[in-house]
Amino acid sequence: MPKVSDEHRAARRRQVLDAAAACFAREGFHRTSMHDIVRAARLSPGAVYRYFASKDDIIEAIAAERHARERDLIRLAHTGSVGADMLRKLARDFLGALAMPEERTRRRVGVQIWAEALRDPRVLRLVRRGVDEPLHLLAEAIRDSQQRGDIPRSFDPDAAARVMIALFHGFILQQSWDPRVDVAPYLLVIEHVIDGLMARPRGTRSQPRRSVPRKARADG
Amino acid sequence: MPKVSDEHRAARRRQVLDAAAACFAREGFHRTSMHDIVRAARLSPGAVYRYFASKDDIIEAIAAERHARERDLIRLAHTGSVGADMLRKLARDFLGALAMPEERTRRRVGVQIWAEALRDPRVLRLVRRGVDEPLHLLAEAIRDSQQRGDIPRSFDPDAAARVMIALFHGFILQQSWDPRVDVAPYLLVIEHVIDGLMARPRGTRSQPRRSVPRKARADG
Amino acid sequence: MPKVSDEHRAARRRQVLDAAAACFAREGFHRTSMHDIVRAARLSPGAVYRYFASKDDIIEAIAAERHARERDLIRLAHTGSVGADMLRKLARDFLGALAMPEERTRRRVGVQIWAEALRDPRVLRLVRRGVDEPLHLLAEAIRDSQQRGDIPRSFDPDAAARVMIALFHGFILQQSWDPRVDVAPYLLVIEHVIDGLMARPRGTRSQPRRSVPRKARADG
Amino acid sequence: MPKVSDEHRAARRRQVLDAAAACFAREGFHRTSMHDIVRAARLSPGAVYRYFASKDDIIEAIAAERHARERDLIRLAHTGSVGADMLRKLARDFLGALAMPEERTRRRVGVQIWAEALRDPRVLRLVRRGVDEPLHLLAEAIRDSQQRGDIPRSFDPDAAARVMIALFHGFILQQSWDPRVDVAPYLLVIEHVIDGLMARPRGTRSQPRRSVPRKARADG
DNA sequence: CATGAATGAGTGTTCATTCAT
DNA sequence: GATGAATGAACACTCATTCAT
Repeated sequence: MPKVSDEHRAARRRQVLDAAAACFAREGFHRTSMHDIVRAARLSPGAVYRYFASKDDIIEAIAAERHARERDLIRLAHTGSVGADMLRKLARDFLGALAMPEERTRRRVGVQIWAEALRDPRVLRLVRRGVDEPLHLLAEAIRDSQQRGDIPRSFDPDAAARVMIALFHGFILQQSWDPRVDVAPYLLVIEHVIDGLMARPRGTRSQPRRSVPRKARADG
Repeated sequence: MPKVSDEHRAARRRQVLDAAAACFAREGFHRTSMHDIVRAARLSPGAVYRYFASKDDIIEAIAAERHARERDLIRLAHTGSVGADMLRKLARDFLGALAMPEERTRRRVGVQIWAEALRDPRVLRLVRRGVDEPLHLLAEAIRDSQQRGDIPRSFDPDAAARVMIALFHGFILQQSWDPRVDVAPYLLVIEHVIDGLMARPRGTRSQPRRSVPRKARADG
Repeated sequence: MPKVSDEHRAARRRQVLDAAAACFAREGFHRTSMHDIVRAARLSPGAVYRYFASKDDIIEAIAAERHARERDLIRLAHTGSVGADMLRKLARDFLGALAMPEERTRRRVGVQIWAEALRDPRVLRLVRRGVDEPLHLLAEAIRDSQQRGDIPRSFDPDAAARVMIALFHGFILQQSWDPRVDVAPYLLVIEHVIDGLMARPRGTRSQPRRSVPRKARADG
Repeated sequence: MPKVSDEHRAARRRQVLDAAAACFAREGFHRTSMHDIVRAARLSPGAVYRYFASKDDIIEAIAAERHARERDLIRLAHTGSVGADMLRKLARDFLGALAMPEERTRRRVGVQIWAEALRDPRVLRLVRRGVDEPLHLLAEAIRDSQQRGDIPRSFDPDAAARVMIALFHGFILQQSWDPRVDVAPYLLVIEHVIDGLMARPRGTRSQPRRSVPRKARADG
């Protein structure tokens, strides 16, 4: 019978987390009361506290989920290609996924998490990991290309990786403030940036640039 | 007498805003109580309410001040140069200023403002203006270069401007989570990005790249 | 089948009462939650409510048990002797039993019951009976002695009986606050008190005083 | 202006403590809600928290006040006489004061404090001091008498002092459960007890016994 | 019989704001 | 102008009790 119980538990947690995320996206963590969450989840206060020890726990769980999701997205995106290709694929898949209209709530919650990281050390740790893991991945890719001589060694691979991450975060910010902001042209510029960074100084590209895939282009 | 009164008023507002910013940087807007601000400003609650109608007013005033400051920084930075040069100068001056160690509080408050914009329309308006004004400025510069034939027309000037802004915001985020993150190498990569974007496809650059100026390199 | 069921019922009630007493001794009635009791009894909430209608019922049952136990102790102690001897035996047996180290929990719960009596009429009734029954017993013994001329008639037998009971209760209080307080010397003084009260004014005693028995002296 | 403020502060604390004591006497500490106290004190919740940091603080303040009061009573009572006289005077004054009908609330709160001492270490410390200080005082008086040869050395002065304290506490308990219990006869028996303990073994008294004073005899 | 998830009124406490002084 | 005591609704959280399974 543990299976039923576990499933139940997972379902209830989901119910609470979804309700909480909807509230948090609208009002932020600290203007959302537990009562708001309880109402949105169609539960009683006591029921919520059966699954989460505190409001901070809910916040942290949401931050952890976001972190896990991003890691999965990145892992999925970066397999099967290397060098500039990988960077391009990552940008396309990652931003493409996050820019889907139905991700609006998640983007907004993400921005709240970024702010919350400045005061909750547990959230900060998650956010930092969410930066550091892709950072290493990207830096490694860039370092590889540098060692292969494909790209100039005149810049720090870590800094270049930070630039890539800033491009993701900065876009999420802008889109959170105005959902009409479009990914497609933004991704196109990112491809130029990647080309500019990763191409041989001379400009001899090893492969042709590709445009943004249909799907990412279509969404709002 | 109005002059004295105005000076007094301005001084008191400053006192409150500085105290509030210090608190907000530490705990965020909604975990900071008016009492915290009152204590930090060494005033009485009544005194604070003589100069600000509400807590939200203080938040908004801080957001407005940040917006004004950024606009001034940008205006200062972009005068006297054009095209890629202007972009480089802007990046250097703007990020250089924001990355100064003594700006730590402002950076942290800035991130809080970005989150607050998602729930307070007045803050959102300020944040949007803080994006839109530089956006137009940058887009115009890029459009000019495109028309002059210096750079390819294959990407949207607005999107390219968004990329520049994302590079600023994204860096502020990263540095707010870890103040040890260094601007200098980051700026170097940004110059590469600008070069990559703004250079003729062939790679014929109109001017030599310059490295980051001493000052910006020095700070943490 | 009723027998098995009754045994079962009794065993379950015992399980709950023991768990509850342990909790109550630590945290008092109102800082102990039903969940605490349920956990300590290794039962489910529903199971507990099958045997007790409410938390107050558990408290009352514990008070009733204590009352019954004391009555038994007193009955046991007072048989077989009369007058001052009976008083001495009662003091020795009763305090000796309550001062055993393993009675610590019961003493602490007893003090809680005394406080609870002030707000729960059902507990008050039990506590009053716990005073009145020994009171009558003691008063009768004293009255007898007075009528036999063994002791002076200058004091109220009821009041003297109250004094005896106060000596018991007061000691339990002191020992509940500091379990290191020793019964043996205390009992010795009580014997002096009894001697002083019950002796003929002249001091001609009908029987020799005895000291405290080994057992009572030994315990902590 | 500190004087006005201090007076105000003291008055408000008094207001809260009196209201709280009335509630606590009726319902005990943990069945009294802050709302009850707030209502009884005719204040708002916020106002109460200006003067007490927590409910536990109020409980502790009440316990501390009781302790201070008892100490004063004892100090007042024991001056000006020695030996058995002092003991008699103490019993008369102390119990006489506590048994006044208007002390009903205080007695009931006192019993609650005794129970609370078992779970709140700060209250326990106060209660222990409330026992230990008179204990030493009484023990010293008894030791003196023993050394002067007035009374037998066959019992422990500390234990005898505990007996005296138990006589006080035990009476307070009984009167808290039934306010009709009368002090006068009880005090008379206590005088006998003191005589019995403190008199020379032979019965040669140094002074005539006196009965209870009019005042103490009068109250219910 | 037993379980334990669920309830929802109630808890102690906070805090933006007001206003008599 | 300035003070800080006062307000009271709202907050996060608890817990005695119930009841579908």
